[in-house]
Amino acid sequence: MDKAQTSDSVTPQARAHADTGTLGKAITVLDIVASAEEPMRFTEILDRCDQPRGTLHRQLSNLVEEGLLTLNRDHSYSLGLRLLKFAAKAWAGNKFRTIAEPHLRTLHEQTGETVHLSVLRGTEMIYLDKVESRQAVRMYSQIGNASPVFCTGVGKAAMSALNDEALETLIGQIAFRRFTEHTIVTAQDLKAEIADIRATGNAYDREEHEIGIRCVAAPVYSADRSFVAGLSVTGPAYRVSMEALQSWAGLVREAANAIMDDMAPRLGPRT
Amino acid sequence: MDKAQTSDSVTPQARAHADTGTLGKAITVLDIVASAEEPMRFTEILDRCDQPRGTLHRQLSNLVEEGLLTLNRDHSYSLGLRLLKFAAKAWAGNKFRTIAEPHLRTLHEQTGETVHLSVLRGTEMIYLDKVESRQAVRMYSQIGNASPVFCTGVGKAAMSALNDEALETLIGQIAFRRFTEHTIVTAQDLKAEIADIRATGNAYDREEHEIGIRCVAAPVYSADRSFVAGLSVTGPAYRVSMEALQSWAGLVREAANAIMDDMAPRLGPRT
DNA sequence: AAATTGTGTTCCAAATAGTGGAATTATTGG
DNA sequence: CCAATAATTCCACTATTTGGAACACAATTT
Repeated sequence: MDKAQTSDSVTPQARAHADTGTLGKAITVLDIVASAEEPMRFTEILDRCDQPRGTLHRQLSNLVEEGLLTLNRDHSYSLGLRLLKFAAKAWAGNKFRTIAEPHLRTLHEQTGETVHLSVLRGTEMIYLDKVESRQAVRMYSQIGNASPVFCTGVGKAAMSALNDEALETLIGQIAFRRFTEHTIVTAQDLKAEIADIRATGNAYDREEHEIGIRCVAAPVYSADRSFVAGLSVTGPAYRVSMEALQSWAGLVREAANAIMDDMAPRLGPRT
Repeated sequence: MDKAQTSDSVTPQARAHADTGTLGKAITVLDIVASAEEPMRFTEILDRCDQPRGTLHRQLSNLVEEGLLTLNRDHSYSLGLRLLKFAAKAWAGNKFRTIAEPHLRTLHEQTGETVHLSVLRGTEMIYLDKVESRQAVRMYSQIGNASPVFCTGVGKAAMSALNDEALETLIGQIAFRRFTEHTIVTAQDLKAEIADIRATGNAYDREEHEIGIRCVAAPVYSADRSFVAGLSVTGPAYRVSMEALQSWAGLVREAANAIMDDMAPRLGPRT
């Protein structure tokens, strides 16, 4: 069941991590709890991390004490509310998001469809912001959510901004998985696709992640590619044809470029 | 803008914390960075935590490595995006919020005004959820934000659910601060107010936190008070009179009770 | 251009905090 | 109620963190 959300594309080789010592171990534990859909009990966690009982118990206690985890009355552990507070600050204080926001609005006004901003982290794209006319339901439930790089418009756009070496490494880490009949599931196809995106400056999601959902995207990145993100316009297939998306491609690129220009003093000039 | 959020009531006294060892120190550093509005530079952080240069440097490096902090190109540190991912999971997986959600909707339909759900953490109330008709702007910018216990409806409602000892302790930790001319700024007045709330089951915010904003609230809590929250209906003073709020008081209490009943199997029966 | 100051980064012996096996105490369920 | 399982505590051992001081690097100033 935990598989479904894949999120992690779970550390292929358990924590290739550089040495982050005690903190790293604690965060690994946090991650284990985060990766489950339901609250986990002590032994479940114990099974998934190779640490002795005593050690794990102390780590959990510390995490609970710090508010990063919550110990429920049935002895199960869930993520703690302190994380919400940290995240709210991280989001509100994020300069990239702040700078990008007005451009998202403009793009939304121009197209009338939902605009997304996501940033690359590992093999995932993290939703940073979203503008849509009708927020039918719980929009904020999206912020912070992760989706795979290889089958989203923002993800493919982001990859197109990487240099060959970084791209190669990233693709090597991807755990491909078929979401729909259109999902790209081989490294080879993905590379071909990215070559196209580099040539045109736009990535498309042709119902690759979810049937009925399409998007056009463009990359947003810093000069040294230490920061790579994607901007997209998304819509339901019944309302948004591929032609419509193509007609917006230029607008998306322009918005992405405008964001990069605004960011220049902070991230260094584009290209 | 994000004005009102003010969050802080910044750590009144540096860490009374029980011993959480290395993790605790790392989180303290995170907290320092989180408490600043702008990204902080190394020496700024150094000034605010009593740790030697070398130690702090390693801690920061570890936090960056783990994605909990971001090191900007100008050597300033901001909160990392990994926090967003954790928080999204924490929010989505939060059983209390999930259970409460339908009741918030009901309450919103009954009153037509904004409904808030916040949970007590230390001397702050953390926004967990919100339902409003017109989400004029950036509603999710609120989720996770913290506001003071002593001058919000949800905060006072939550306090009314604490036993005398816990209440006394909490009040002792509050750093009172005047937000408006109506803000309660003494422990004595606050205690009197809470006695009223206990008697009636409802707390009111009479423009105590922000001029022009009023609310009615009721407490939501577990039997052992290990979990204490507040539910409120909030509206602008020009549209919502105190009489209107009073007429909703019963509805708010009912909704709060309904949430507690739904939670019973998980948190233990109410009272 | 050389010197100065203010930052950020690295090193390593000493001290401290984390480790992990085994014993103890709760919880669950038959 | 007792057996079985899960959670928690304990403590001698050791790996990790510590923190002072030395090293780099920029941006100023002389």
